[in-house]
Amino acid sequence: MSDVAARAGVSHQTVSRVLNGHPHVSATTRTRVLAAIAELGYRRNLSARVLATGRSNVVGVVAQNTTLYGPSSMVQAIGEAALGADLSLTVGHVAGYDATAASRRIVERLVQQGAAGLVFIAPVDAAAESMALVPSGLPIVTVDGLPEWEVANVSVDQYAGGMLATRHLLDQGHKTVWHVAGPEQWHGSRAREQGWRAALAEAGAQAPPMPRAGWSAASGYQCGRMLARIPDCTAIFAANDHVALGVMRAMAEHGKRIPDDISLIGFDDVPEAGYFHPGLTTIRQEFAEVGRQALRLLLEQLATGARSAESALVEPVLIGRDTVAARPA
Amino acid sequence: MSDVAARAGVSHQTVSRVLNGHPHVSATTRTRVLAAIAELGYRRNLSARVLATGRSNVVGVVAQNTTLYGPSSMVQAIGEAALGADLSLTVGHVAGYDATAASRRIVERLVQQGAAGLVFIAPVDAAAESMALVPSGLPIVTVDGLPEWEVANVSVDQYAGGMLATRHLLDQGHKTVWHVAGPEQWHGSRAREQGWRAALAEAGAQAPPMPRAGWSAASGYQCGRMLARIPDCTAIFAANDHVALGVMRAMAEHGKRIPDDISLIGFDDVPEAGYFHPGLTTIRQEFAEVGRQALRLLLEQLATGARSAESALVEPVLIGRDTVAARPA
DNA sequence: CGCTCCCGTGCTGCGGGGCAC
DNA sequence: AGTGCCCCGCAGCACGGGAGC
Repeated sequence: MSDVAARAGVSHQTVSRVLNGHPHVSATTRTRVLAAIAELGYRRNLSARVLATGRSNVVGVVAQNTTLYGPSSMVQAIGEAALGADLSLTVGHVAGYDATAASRRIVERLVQQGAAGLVFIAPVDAAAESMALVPSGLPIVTVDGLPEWEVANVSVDQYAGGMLATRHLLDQGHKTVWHVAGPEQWHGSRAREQGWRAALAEAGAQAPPMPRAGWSAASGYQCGRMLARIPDCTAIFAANDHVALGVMRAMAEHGKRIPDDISLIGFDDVPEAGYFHPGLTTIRQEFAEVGRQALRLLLEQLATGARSAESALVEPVLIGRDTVAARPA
Repeated sequence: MSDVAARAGVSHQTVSRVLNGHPHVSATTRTRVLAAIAELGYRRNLSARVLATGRSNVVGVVAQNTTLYGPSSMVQAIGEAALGADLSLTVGHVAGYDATAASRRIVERLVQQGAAGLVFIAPVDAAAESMALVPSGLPIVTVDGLPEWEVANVSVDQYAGGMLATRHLLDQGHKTVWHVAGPEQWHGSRAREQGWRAALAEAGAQAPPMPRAGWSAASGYQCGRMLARIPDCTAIFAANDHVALGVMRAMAEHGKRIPDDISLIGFDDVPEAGYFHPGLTTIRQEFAEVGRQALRLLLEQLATGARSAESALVEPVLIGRDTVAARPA
């Protein structure tokens, strides 16, 4: 910066003023300074800037498993929203929240970097430990977190989604609905399961045994191979779309037709879900909306300077396609 | 830091030495300092540290469209490799390299942050413009970049993949192979197309007209609806697995059976590809290996302090499943 | 003489390197 | 060998001062 100042024949302070768009700088000196900056290819040092101001305009995002469609979509959405608010995003990818050392380092790093606030994509219990590392003054927003954490949180209403799916199947005349659940550690899995149970209870239907899958098609396939052998099973609510795909595959191998013999409903509405064979009826999660809301809650905290525990729920939407039909006679 | 020093009854340099694992510090003072740090919950300020040392140990990654499986897997892999090398990652997500202002800002930000090196996930032409913003001293590695950029680059050998797929289909007796290409701006699409053409030429087969899809199942479906109406078309090489899914859907709707009437091969080997109906034969890209190689090339440059133009190619692998069969009589 | 506008002089934040003790 | 001292890196803030009306 002093180089620029020397070249423009001014003090480094004037350069600083120009860079910050300070009003009281004459047009001539401003152009002179800008010229010098251009000639020297000068760039401000962000570290020094953060050090001097104490403000970073950086939002840290802690996410795990960003190869999954849901998390990656949300990170993307948060990024776009941040851009609009003139904030930068640095994303720390943790391999898994359980890998304590690694995720600890990532959070530490974001905090030390002077992030103005953090967004945790925190769909599993273990995320709470990482959050504990954050100094209490720093705003936090969780996505898919738990209410008992008492921090601002955004999530799709998974419970409502579970009910929506289950009711839709019951409405078609199915006596009950089987549920292939997601991993137990995921809050979303548990909420969907509860929604499923609630809808069954409200209809006076028995809850059948519940197999548990991962989020993968492979695990859905394994569960499907069991369900295909159970004659009573005519309606299935799968943990997500890829699990549903695995189930579809298992059914096909067992000669069970969808939707004629088995009705099936997924969760997420991944872009390719409509092109499964047949097109998958599913519960859509508006990940982009979740990202936007998360940033909104963070901005509010940045404005007030205090943590809040406000939470936002995004409504899931039923997307009807071709995997649900009336119960076979 | 001075607080810690005061509490431990030493100077702030001694604290610094302890934090940096400097050898010449007595065990007693070390424990005293560590105790003071723990009591005060002290954390070093990264900005100040970077400012003082000039080294950041941060690798910047510039990626677009991280909701796609390929890019997100590579970012993940780079992250894991970086963790092993004691480097941190900050990922800048650009919405698209064409959105000049936005991607420009992201690169600027990473540079100003003092990133030690940058990895560009640069599968499209427009990425070159972003790269031009990087000061010439900074090491760069591209993933899926172009050789003419003359920077270190890693990619899966897409050309070989295109040949692999095409030859595999020709080996089954198909007269020729149709190709549903990916977006024109993507280097990978072009290389796969060239591999396809080369394999056809080598077999003396005519190259049929080439429809172009995006990367989505929806666009694959549109192309598939055309191909399904062409009696000569018995073998299709799709731009990627999701495009292949769309093609499968279109074929099913037209009463064309896979693989009996149409043989199909995809690209990527997304985790669910084996659970399509039928299981998709495809060309696997080892994204994790690409990520590791990318970091290796970056580390080499960091060690030598100079940019290199070394490039690495990762071999694609044919994964045989159930969508390829001999040409119908 | 007061004001506004413009610009420069310290000094600060936080941590690290070289040297002296 | 173990510690402390001074100064440095880069940008910003609170001054303070000179020019002009």
